[in-house]
Amino acid sequence: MSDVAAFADVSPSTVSLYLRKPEAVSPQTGRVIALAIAKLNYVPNFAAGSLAAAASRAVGVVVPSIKNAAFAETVMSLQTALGKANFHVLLGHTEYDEREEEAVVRTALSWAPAALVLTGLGHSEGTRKVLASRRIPVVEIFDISGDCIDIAVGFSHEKVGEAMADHLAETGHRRLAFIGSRMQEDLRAARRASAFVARTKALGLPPPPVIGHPAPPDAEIGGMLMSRLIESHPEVQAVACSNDHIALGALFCAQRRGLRVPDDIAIMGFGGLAFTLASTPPISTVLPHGDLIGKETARLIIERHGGKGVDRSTVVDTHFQVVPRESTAPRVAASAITGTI
Amino acid sequence: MSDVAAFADVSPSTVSLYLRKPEAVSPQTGRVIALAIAKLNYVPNFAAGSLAAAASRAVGVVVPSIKNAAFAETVMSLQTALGKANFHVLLGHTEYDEREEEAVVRTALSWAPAALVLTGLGHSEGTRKVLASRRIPVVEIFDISGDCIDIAVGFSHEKVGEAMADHLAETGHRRLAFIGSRMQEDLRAARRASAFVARTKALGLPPPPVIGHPAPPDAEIGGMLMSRLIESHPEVQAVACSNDHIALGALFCAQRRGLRVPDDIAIMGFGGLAFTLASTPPISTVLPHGDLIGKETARLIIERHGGKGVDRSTVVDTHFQVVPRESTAPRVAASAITGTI
DNA sequence: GTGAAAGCGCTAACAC
DNA sequence: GTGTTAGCGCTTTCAC
Repeated sequence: MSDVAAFADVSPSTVSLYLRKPEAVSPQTGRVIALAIAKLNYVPNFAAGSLAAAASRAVGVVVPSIKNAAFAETVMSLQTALGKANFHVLLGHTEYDEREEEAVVRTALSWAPAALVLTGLGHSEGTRKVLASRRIPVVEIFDISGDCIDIAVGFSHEKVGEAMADHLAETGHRRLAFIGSRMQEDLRAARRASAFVARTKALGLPPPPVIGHPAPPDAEIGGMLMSRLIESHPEVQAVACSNDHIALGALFCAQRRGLRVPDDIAIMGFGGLAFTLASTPPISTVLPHGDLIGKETARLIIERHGGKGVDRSTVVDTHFQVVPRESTAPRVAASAITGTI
Repeated sequence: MSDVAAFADVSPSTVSLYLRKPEAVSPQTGRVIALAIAKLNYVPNFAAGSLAAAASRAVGVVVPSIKNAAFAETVMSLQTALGKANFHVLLGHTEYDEREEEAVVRTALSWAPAALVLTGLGHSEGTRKVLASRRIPVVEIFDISGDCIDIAVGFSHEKVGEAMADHLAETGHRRLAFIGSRMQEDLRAARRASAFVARTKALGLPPPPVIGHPAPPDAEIGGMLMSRLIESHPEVQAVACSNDHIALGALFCAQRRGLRVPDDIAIMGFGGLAFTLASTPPISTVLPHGDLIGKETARLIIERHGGKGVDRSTVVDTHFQVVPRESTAPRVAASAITGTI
């Protein structure tokens, strides 16, 4: 940087100022400095900057798994938006383990990050304590039902579960069920399931069976869960799935068994993945707006960084959208055909 | 750190030494320091460390898109392995744009990273130049056919294309085709397609049509491409797809049109995604071993960092695996039925 | 095996 | 609008 300053015949602090607030330097000085930077192929040293400023432009982003398409989408849109404001993403994953999360958070804090993005509202005591002792912005994403540390951006998984039950009931299904995987660790999926069960009962429908599996969600597990469901509860008319991969596997399983979807059994997913639109039949799903979560998170971090008044306990509800498709097409009521219920 | 030193009644440099090489400090001193660290809840400052050492433990990882499951898997396994050696992942994505990659690389270099991981062997002149002026390890992943900057870990996309043609030919298909998306940007997909065409011709089969689309690959695009293929080339017996999502869409499209897979048309994907095993019928695919790429990359970075002799121009072939499934089940030769060709 | 001292490249007051 | 100054918290020689 002093090389640049010497070349441009200004002081190092002017170069530093130009780099951080170009508008605070006179246009012509700015031009000379820009030229010197290009000429010397200057690459700044963020470590030195972070040390001097006691804060970096790194943002720690901690998700359970980036193999999960929803998180991948959010991380990507978050990164795009943060990148435009010259923030950088330091990535960590936890596999739904709070102890792992704590370790990742401690590591991230060592970089004196400008902000920390965590997934969900559940964290270990150690994580909370170490976060409380700093005053860096913390954004908790993908959940808003509960107490947040600082800022929360996401939606209510309870409402998703309820909306799924409502949708299946509205389309004329009475015997509902929920299948899902890894619900011991993925507590948000578990809460969607619980809310689904509660709402189904509240609607006066028979209590829906819930079948789970400990493995990470994929179409194979979905097929297995569907098989078990059909065998143990042949009366079921509609299945809500913990996510779209499970739903896809359920659809294939139904096909393999010669069951028509939705006539014999309706299927609904969660996640809004692209294949739900392309499948035969297209699968009804719930869009969580992962990209919006990323964008809003970036916006709040940038605003907070700019000193703008983003209050603590700010909660942004990004909502979700039920997307009805053919896999849950309205059922002709049995009474309409046979005259009985 | 000086607080820790004071508490442990040693000098700061001893604490520093303990943190970097615990074995270089006497066991009892080490124990006292460890106690002080725990007592004071000491969090190191990586910025200061990076500045003083003129190198950080951050590893810049640059992929086209983490929404792509193959890259997500690689980033995740890379991160897991690097994390165990106390390296941290600084993530960037390029959307297959070399100019974007150059910007991301420059940013990453500002962190004085311990290593840089780039995707593929194609980079802009600017990227090459700025990398050449440093001597940090550079690992190029997901491709090994071409000249690498430093270290390459991946597989040959040409061989994948050839293996796909071979597999379809061996299973008795004569009229082949290739469908794929975003092949203008995703040059590795384009090379799989080219090699597929070349090998098909070399096998004495009719030149296969190639149909592409500029959008990112997903099942919907796959269905569209399949539709266009069936309409323009009704004689086609087997389709190779640029990836599994395209193949899934193609399968659904075939179902919708009442075509039996594989009897009327065989389908083969690339990527080894979980749903290929669960679909009806299961889809033949090619496993790229993304997790292995991540692991090997981490291993090489750690070895190079430890001063072990990982030579420049080291190339690790992680290979790939053709997984034959029902969607390309052997075709009963027409001659066996009708006695003619 | 441990400590003293110098300085990494930058930022942020403050003075001009 | 620009320059001067004093560190930021660590690592790294080099003595001891």
